This record gives sequence, C-alpha cells and structure tokens, in this order.
Amino acid sequence: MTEFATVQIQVNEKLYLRNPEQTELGRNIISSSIKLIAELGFEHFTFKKLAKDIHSTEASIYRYFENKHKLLIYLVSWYWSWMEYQVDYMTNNIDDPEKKLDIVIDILCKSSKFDPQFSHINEDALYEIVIAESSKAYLTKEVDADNKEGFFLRYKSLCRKISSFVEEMAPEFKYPRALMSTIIEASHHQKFFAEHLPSLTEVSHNEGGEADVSEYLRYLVFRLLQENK
Amino acid sequence: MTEFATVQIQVNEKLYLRNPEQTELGRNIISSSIKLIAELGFEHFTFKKLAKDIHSTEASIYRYFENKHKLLIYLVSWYWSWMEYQVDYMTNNIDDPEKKLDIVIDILCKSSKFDPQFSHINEDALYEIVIAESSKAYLTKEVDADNKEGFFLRYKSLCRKISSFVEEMAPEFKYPRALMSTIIEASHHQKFFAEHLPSLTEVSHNEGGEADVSEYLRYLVFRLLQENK
DNA sequence: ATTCAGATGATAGTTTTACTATCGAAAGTG
DNA sequence: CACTTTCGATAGTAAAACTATCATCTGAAT
Repeated sequence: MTEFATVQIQVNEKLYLRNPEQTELGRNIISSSIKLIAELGFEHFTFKKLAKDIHSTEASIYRYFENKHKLLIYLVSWYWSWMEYQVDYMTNNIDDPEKKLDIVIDILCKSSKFDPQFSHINEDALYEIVIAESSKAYLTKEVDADNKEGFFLRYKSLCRKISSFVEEMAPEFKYPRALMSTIIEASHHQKFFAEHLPSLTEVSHNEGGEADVSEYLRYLVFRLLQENK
Repeated sequence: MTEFATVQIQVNEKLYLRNPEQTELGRNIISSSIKLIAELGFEHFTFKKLAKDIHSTEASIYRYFENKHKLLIYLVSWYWSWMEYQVDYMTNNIDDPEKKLDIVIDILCKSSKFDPQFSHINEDALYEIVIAESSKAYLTKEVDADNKEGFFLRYKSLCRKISSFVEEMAPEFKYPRALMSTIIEASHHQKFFAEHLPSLTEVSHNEGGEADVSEYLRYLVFRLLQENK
C-alpha cells in the first residue's frame, strides 16, 4: 500500500464473495485470470487451471468468486471503471466537447498510453479480454437478473458520460447514447476483425498500429455530429 | 420436396458430418436446436436436451454435428446466406444504390416481412439467436482455424455485397466494409440493448417495433454517405 | 501465554457436460 | 434376398463445475 492518492476503481460488491483486492491470494487470482483468459480464451479457461497457475486450489478460488462468469464480469467492470477514470482525468479542465470526444476515442482505442499503476493488472492482456470476451458478459439469458443486481453499471456509467459530450457538442443529435454504445462496441469488433477477419473492414492490423481504428471512429463520429452543431 | 424452384441456402459442408437438410432427423435437429437455443441460450443448450426434445439420442445428433459450436456456426451461416438471398431478391432490378441500401437496412433489422418458405426453420427464433449468440460463433480462440476452413464465408460474402452498394453510392467513402460490418453488428446489439440495457441506447423496445433500430441505422449510414457522393 | 476467529490448503466427492464406442434392429436399395 | 446405411439403445470416459469437510496457520483479543 502506498500512501499516495491511489485511484479507486469501483466494481459492484455483489460480483465477488471476498474482495480480491484486499488479499495476496485475491490479487493473484486477478492477475493470473487475466493472463489465462487472454491466453486460452474464456471457454477454455477453468478454475482448475487458474488454481494450478497460482499454486492454490479450486476451493480457495471459489471463496472469492462464485463462478468464472462472475469473474469475467468483474474484470470487464474493472476495465470500464478504469476507462471512465481515464476519461475523467484526461478531459479534466477541457471545455471543448469536440476535443473531449477526440480524447475519448483515443482512450477507447488505446491509442493513448496512460500509466496503469496497478501492479497486479496486465492492462494489455485485459484489453485483449475486453475485445474478445466482454460481450459474453451480457449476452446471456441471465442479463436481466444480472442487470438488476447492477453488474453493468460501469458500462452504463461510461456510456452516459461520453454521450454527455455528444450532447454538448451537438444538442440536436438524436442518438447520443446509441452512437456511443455503437462506438464502444465497434472499437472492439473492428479491432477483432482487422486481426482475424480482415475482409470485414478496411481497418488494418499492424503491430501496435491502433491509429487505424481510431481514425475510422473519429471520421464516423465527427461526420455525424458536425452537421448537428 | 416440391417441384417449384426452391431457394438454395448454402452453408459450408465442413460444418456438418451429415447434411441435416437431407433427412427427417436432420431437419428435426435443426428446428429443435433453433427453438432450444433461442429459449435456453447457447450456454444452457446441450445435445442431451436436444436429443430429449426430438425423442432421439445424443449419439444420433453427434452423427450430424461434431459439437454444439459447429451447430451454432451452421445456424448463423444459414442465416447470413438467407439474408444475402433476400438482399439479392429485393434489390433485383433496382439501380439506385441509395434505394438498395435502404432495403438492406430494412432486411437487416427485419422491418420487412419476407416469406421464409422453410417449414422447419422458425425464422423469428433464428433471428433471436443471431442477435444474442452470433458473435460467439467467431469470438473464440479457434477463429483463425475456423476462418481457414471457410466457416465465415457467408458473413463475409454478405458484407462484401452490401458494401458494394456503399461504393456505388459514395465512391469516395473510405470505409465501406468497416461501415457495413459496423451496421450489421450494431443492428444486433442495439436491439439487444433496447430490450435489456435500455440506458445504452435511444432505440426503444416496442413489441414488433423494429422501426426504431432501422431509423437509427438509416440516419447513420445516409448522413455519412451523402457527403461523399 | 492462551484462546479464538478467519483464511487457506488438502482431499474427496457429486453432478453435468461433452464426447466415444459398440451393437442390434429397421428400412430402403440393387 | 443380401447389403448397406441409418438410427436407437446402452454404456462408458474425461473433464468441468461445483460442494463439503477437516487440518493448519496466523494474527488479534483477552
């Protein structure tokens, strides 16, 4: 624990049985699960493999998370919370909504490097998980029950925040929320397509070349909003 | 078998072990799996439940499909193939690319009623599956191998076709493929959000009221392309 | 120092899922 | 009528997804 003001990333308490941030084992679970899910994909990821990786047992992991789905929602929520913090931080003291949206797109596409300062969280691996697995967090039959529990508040909060920038920039525009959720989702699947199904997009996949996705999204957003100023 | 010219919906032969269209059991597998996946969600759907539903056995089902993931890809591919047929049919003899794109959006959002004429396929249930499960077909670690086998040709073919309309309408526009894949994906998740996470979109969820999603997508597409004529 | 609660590890066991293998009956084909 | 293909029936395996119990260790309260 440092004595510096640390960023507080908030996730819903109902997502875990014991707070993983507060113990060594908990932090090991988080950091190893990020590594393993990114590596194996969510379907092939199991608590048994996780236990083996951190030299612990399945039973111990079940004391932190009810099941791997809740763990996934936890990781994704953490990510949204972290994104929102970055948006707050980077748009602080900026008034021009156009500039703010520009920054948002950079953050979403990870074009900007922002020091994570979370030692046990591999941010790049977590981003990979968000791209390929995050939609599985809500694309289930339990979505309504999970939503009632507040599991998606972080996503909704981020979407609300960035759509408020849209409203500032283009008050007449009718679809700020829809556009921002479209942009968030598109930032993931366009990146996935670029890498795996390239004929579905003009966005190209260069190592570290995230500029492309953000260019596309920037074009899309500003074309749409400039008319509605 | 009728003697009328029947629509040929093509899916990759490697997706199945035995062609399900050619036997009674095969068609039962298809129609019941559509019903069950829509009802239970893909995660809770098993071959055991499917077998029970059609009064057959697991072993028999495994003679048609290697596993439930291939079955999902089969169903989704069938859907893309069917979409492309509808696009061909409905845009036939139409020259104006703007009009063609308008029709495409209607078809994607199912605003247009088009007689399926496939007795064993419940089109509405299949559409539900496409909305909530189709991205799971490619969001896996096996995506590159599956793509090499040609499992996603139907999606890519549809995307290629409708982006050619974009190119016709706005030859200067730089992202026809990306825009069309964005629109296809958005047509699903916006509908999902409208129903389950409504704060993520302005699109509203009225019974049968698909007009909303298509209105949003139409606005998006034509705003973007009208500048690039 | 002793006790006590909480956290973890070790072990074992259950149910369900995802398959694979074998066999025999039925049904259609040459 | 032989022959092949299809399907159902049954059984079995390996792994996944948990649940339960008990012993140990640690740190805090008394």
